[in-house]
Amino acid sequence: MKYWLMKSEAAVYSIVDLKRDKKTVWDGVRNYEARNFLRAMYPGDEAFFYHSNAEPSGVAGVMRVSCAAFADPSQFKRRDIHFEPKAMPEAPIWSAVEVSFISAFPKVVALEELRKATALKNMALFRRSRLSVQPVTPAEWRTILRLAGRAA
DNA sequence: GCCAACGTTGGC
DNA sequence: GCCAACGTTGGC
Repeated sequence: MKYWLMKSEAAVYSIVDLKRDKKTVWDGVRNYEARNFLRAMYPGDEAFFYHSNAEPSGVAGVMRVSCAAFADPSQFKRRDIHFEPKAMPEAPIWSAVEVSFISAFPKVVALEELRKATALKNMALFRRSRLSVQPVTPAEWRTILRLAGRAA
C-alpha cells in the first residue's frame, strides 16, 4: 500500500465536503507529473487531503483511494473548465481516481507545523512547489498522523 | 492582491 | 531545440 498527498482549494472542495459526500471523483488534475502519480495509485492506498489557499493551509484529513485511475470525464465536457479539445474517448489524456472519506483531523495540521518538523524537511510538498498530487513516504505519513494527534 | 516558482506554448 | 511570453498554483 502506498501513501499520497492530494491538494484541493478549501473553498472549492474541502474535507467537510468529502465527509458529506462519502466519496468523490478526484478530477481536474492538469499536470503530467501529478497525473502519473494518479495512475500509480491502487485501491486501498491512503492519501492526505491537503487544503490549499486556506486559513490555515495544511493537512485536513485522510482518505482512501477507492478506485484505480480512469479517464477523467471532465476532459470530454465541452463546457467544463477542464475541457481538453485534444482528448479523444479512445485516447484520453487526463486521469482521475475515486477517493473515499476516512477521517477529518480535529485540527488541520498547518503548513507552518509541517515546516517545523525536521522529519518532513524532504517532503515533496517542500521540494516540488505546485505539485497537486504527490507521494508521501511511510515515515512522513506517521509523522503527520502524530502531529494530527492520531496514533500512527 | 502580490508575486515567486515553474510548466506550457509557440515563434524562430 | 531554444527561449521568451504567458498562465497557473498557492503562500502570504
